[in-house]
Amino acid sequence: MAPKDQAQGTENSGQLDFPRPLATVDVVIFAIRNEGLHVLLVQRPAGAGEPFPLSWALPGGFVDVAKDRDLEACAVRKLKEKTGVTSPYLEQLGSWGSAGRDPRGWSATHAYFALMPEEAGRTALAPDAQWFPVSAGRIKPKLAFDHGEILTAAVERLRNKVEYTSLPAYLMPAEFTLPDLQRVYEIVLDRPLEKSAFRTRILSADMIEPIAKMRRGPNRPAQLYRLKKGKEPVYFVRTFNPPE
Amino acid sequence: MAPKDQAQGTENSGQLDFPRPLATVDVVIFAIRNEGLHVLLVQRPAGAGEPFPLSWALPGGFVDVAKDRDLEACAVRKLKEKTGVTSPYLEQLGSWGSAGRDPRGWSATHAYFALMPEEAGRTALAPDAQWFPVSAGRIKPKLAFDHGEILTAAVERLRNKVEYTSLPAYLMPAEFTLPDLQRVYEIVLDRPLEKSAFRTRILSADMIEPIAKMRRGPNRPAQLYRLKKGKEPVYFVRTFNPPE
DNA sequence: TCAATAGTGTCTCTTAGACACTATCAG
DNA sequence: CTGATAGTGTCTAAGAGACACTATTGA
Repeated sequence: MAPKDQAQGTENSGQLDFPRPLATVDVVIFAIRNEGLHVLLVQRPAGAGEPFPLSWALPGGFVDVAKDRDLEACAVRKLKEKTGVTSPYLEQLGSWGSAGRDPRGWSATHAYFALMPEEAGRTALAPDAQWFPVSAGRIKPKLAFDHGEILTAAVERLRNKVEYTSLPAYLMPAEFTLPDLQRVYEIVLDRPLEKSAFRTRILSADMIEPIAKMRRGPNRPAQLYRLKKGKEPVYFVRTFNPPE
Repeated sequence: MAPKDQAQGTENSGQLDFPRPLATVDVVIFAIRNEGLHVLLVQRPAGAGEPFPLSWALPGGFVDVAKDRDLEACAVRKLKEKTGVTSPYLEQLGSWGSAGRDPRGWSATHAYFALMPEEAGRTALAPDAQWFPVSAGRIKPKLAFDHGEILTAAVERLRNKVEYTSLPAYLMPAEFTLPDLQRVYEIVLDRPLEKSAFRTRILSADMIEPIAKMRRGPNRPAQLYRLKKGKEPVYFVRTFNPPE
């Protein structure tokens, strides 16, 4: 039986006994690990009837209408289950739904993407979870379902937004220097940025504040900063000018 | 019964007999009509068991797992049913899902937003559909479900993107002048733009081309343009500088 | 002629890019 | 001292804002 259109019904379209798609939530979790962008994946179980057994996939799962108040709560729950942390940054990425993406039937997933510092992803990682480096917007193993496509979209979104926002701040540890932050921008954008322009932009954005400590090393010490409390991301009115 | 997590299952998580949320698609359809931003709404039916009877709502309805190949196809179908046209521009806006947004149960909607020229929205409008002016990002009647919130998000997204993209081109008729286009930018942004900078930006974006015709009136004729074939939206590297 | 709108040119200001320069540490 | 990295200053180029100026029509 096909669903009635919500607004057509002269008949009783309050009837709800038609097939419903499966509803899932998946989270693309990013962190910087040894100078590279990484994403957290989980290995699919091997049980009978399981689609894509032992393939790597984005952390996620079915919406639980009893446990989850709303979609974001569901995403937070998945994140917490896999990493033990609630990410400092979580944004909706989009939804993917079609007849064929899951062999178990018509399904739609609500995808989120999360940013966290490396330190956060180390403590309580689930046993089936593992960090994978992202190179050229892709991952080495072929992912389950359409998760490769979702990951590509997430990387693209992240790259785009890094051009004109302060998102990389959420990938930083609690205390960091300006050169640290610039390195993270450069890792995500995969191109060098000009130091002077970078510093001017970041410092005039009023997003970080210096703390009374320096990072000392074999050379000139660097001022340490932390994120300001009001932690909404900052939007710049220009992008970093693209090369060529 | 609660759904098993996709990736936890040592037991058989291939079991699918747990409650599923309702899945719908809603479309926010924008057009410019007499110098103002308008959105297309449909009136909800009055039948027994219908939520929000006779309230105005975004056009949309349940995903039909038999008819709809994927979410976008479902959105295109809704759009066609209500306007008779397939919009020149359709973009996913996001998804809203929670236990309480629909009195019939846990539901999630996949929201899209569409842009079309005024002319398109005149021919085959559904009898229950009507254009409403958007003022200050809101609509006069209180909308059904959480559609007011979705509409607000759509207007905000549109305003943001108009600052740095060529999206308003999709609100224009087939032939238009540069002052026409500027007026549409100004309507959406709700502030005047500077003529000279506007023309420079649009003309250097290589998105429109002059045709061999002028718009004649009681004053100096204006060059008519049309959208170039390759109709992807253009992204500028700067926003129009915000006031103050 | 004038009113009205289309379209151009000229100046200033902001900010990115390039790049040289100074500053401060360990050894 | 040297090497290394942090941080600043100076010049140029691009594009926006402001605004004056010219251009082309109908009446």
